[in-house]
Amino acid sequence: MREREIVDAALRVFAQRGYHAAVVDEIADLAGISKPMVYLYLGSKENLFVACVRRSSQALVRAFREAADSGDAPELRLWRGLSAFFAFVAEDRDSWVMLHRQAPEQSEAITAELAQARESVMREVADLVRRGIDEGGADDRLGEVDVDFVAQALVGAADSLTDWMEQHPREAPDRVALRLMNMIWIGMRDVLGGEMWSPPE
Amino acid sequence: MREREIVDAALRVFAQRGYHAAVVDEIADLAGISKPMVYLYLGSKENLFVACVRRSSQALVRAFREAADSGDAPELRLWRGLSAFFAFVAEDRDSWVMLHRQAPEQSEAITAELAQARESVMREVADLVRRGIDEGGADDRLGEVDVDFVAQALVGAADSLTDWMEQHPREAPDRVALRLMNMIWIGMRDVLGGEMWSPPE
DNA sequence: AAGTAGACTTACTCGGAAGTAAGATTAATA
DNA sequence: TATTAATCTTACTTCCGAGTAAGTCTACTT
Repeated sequence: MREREIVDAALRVFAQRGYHAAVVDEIADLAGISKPMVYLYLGSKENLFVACVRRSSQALVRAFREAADSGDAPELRLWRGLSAFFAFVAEDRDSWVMLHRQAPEQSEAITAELAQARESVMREVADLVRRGIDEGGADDRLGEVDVDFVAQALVGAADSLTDWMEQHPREAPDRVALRLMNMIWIGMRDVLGGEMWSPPE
Repeated sequence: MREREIVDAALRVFAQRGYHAAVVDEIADLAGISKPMVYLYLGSKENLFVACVRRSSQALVRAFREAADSGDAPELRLWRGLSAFFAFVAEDRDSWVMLHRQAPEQSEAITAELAQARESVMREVADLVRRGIDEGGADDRLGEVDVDFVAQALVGAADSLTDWMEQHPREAPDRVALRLMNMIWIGMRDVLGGEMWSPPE
């Protein structure tokens, strides 16, 4: 299907050059057609970009969700989800760049699409964190605010670790996820257990 | 000083609109002068942008470093550094947007400047993490690779938590830093102590 | 008063890229 | 072989914004 081919090409060019530096002619060339065809199928550059973001975002969320979707313990599901995330980034770097390394400066539509992509991932993670806490049998010490905090930190850490992964290509995605789990989950569990760090007076 | 005023104005406009959408005329207007003056003082739009990034970056690194610079225990220094970081972001949001929310798609010079800014912060953090580990008296279980990993995750988490902070304006910067310390530091300490999470076989 | 230097502005040029009008090519029918 | 419809391209137009040439204003010197 033509539209798919165009989006494929656009994804590569956008990821490499960024929205502004990307030139529609180049996308058309890469797709093996001429510029007006791009406009015929996708309408505008902005719309083309949104189509790319949407596809990449759905692919990522789907990968995470499928990996994390089982009847097992939340922490195991979270680990699987994170592994899938790192695997996705390693394999389809263009999609990741698309979602991560784009200035949210752009138009309304683009900003909204990117925000929604992040929101989707965040919801998945927050959900698992919440279940993990509930299951831990803790006395509800942590509320929704704390769940959001942990989820936000976790997602941010994962984002950033994609850079680390690039510098350590020998490390398999699920090993990276394991490292992260050890950093976050144990700390969270112990905090739930009442352990705390605080600055000395 | 004229140059300073121009950079002030540019920072606001760049932060609000992003590099491409920012128009030099608007910057000039905001600075209360005309466009050619901007070019007289700063040479080019790109150079102007770099000047903004550099200033913001230096301010941030300085804030972190000064806060973290004491003879105390590494974890305390880290906490202070993180507190300063969150305070900086809360107070000078434009600078933060400048450093964080810009597409690295731009020109060589801009990309380099942004990378260097991040690199500076990362070095500071990694340094404290390393000291913290050494001091923990652990049997060198963790090498340089792990230090980098922790630093990368920590910086990423902090980056991302700036969003969380925006949604919870009542939470003071040092409280946010404390939350983060509890998530990360305790986990790290326990992992050093041999505790580990691993997926069941 | 006349000259001159520095600070500043108006009013352009010029290039680059999004978007499009009009025509060409191909393939399928009759 | 002529017709027509779908697909695609060439060759524009148009606009926007970075960068600049040339001139103006102010203040100070002589």
